[in-house]
Amino acid sequence: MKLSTKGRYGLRAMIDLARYSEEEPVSISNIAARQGISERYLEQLVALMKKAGLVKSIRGASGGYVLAKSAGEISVGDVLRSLEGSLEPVKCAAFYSDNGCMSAGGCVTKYVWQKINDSINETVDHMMLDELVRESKKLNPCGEPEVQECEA
Amino acid sequence: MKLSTKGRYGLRAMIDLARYSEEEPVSISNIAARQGISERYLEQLVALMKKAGLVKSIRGASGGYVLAKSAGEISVGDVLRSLEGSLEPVKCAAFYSDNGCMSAGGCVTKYVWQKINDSINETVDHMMLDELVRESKKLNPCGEPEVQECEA
DNA sequence: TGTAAATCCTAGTAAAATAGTGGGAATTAA
DNA sequence: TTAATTCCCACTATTTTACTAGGATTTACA
Repeated sequence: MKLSTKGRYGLRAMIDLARYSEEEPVSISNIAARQGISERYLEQLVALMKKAGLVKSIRGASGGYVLAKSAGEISVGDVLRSLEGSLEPVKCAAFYSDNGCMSAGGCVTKYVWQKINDSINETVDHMMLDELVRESKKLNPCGEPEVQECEA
Repeated sequence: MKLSTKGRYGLRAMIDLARYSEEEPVSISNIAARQGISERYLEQLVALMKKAGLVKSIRGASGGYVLAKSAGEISVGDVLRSLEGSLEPVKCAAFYSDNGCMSAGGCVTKYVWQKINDSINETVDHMMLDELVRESKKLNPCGEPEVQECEA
C-alpha cells in the first residue's frame, strides 16, 4: 500500500509549481533543483499531470509550466490519481457493478476494498493545493531548496 | 497504492478460517482449495498471521489453524498489517515526531500522508472479522468453493 | 538569424519487489 | 507405522519501479 515516487515527487512538484508559477511559468529544472528530484524523471511526471489537465505548458525559451486551473480547484486526489492511476487498493472489475465474482453474486472482500477506497478518496479529494501552498510558505518562507532527509 | 496478493489472499483466507474453524482446526489445504489459492504460498501468509498473534496452529495429522482470539476482536487492519506491514502510504521517518525533514521544521506533504494514513486506519480498524463472516455466510450459505473471476 | 533554453517524445535498463515454487524436516492422530 | 499436517528455508521467473539517455521541436532574445 505504498505510494511510489511518482506520487510523492509529483505532489511535491505540484505544490512547488503552484507556489512559484503565479507570475511566470516555472521550468522543470527550477522545480527539480528546489525539490532535489531528477530533471529527466520529473519531466515524465509533469507530462502525466499535463495529460490529466492539471498543468499547461509554454514551450520554448523562458517557457515552463503553469497550473491549468486555480490551486483551489486542484485536489491532492487529482494529482495523485494523475500519477498513480486509481488509488483503489484492489483493482476489482466488478467494483461498481452488482454482479460480483462469486457464485452467489459478490465477494465478501469487495466491500472491504470499496470502503478503503472511499475513505482514501474522501480524504485526498478534500485537500486542495492552495492549502498546501499556504502551508509551504509558512514552513519555508524564503523558498530555499528543500533538504530531503527523509524519502517522502 | 495497491494491496499485494498477500493482503488480498490473506484476508480471504482469514475470513475462511474464521468461518470454518469454529468446531475443528482448518488446514491450509482446505482453505487453499476453497479459496483457489496456492497451498505453498498460503502457508507463508498464514505464518505471518501466526507471528502477529492472529491465529494459532495445531501440528500433526488432523491439525490446522484456529483463530487466536474471537472473530469480533480481529480487525481487517490487524490482518492487513500483519501481511503487508504498515499501511501508511509513505514511510516517513519523521512521521510521529515534530522535527521533520525540511529546513524550517517539517515537510508539507508529511501532513498529507498522515491524513491518508489516518483515514485508512480508521476504516480498517473498525471492520471486524465476525461481520465479514456473517456476510460470507449470506453470500455463500453452503460453503461452495469460491470461483474467482476477478483478481481480488 | 543564430543560439540557448526550454518542452516533448520514445526507448532502454539496473535494481527491487512480487508472487510464487520446491525440498524436506518435525510433529502427531489414528 | 503411516499419512496428514505444520514448519522452515532457499530459489526463481516475472513485473514494476525509478530512473537514464538521445534527440527532435519550439521559441525568446541578442
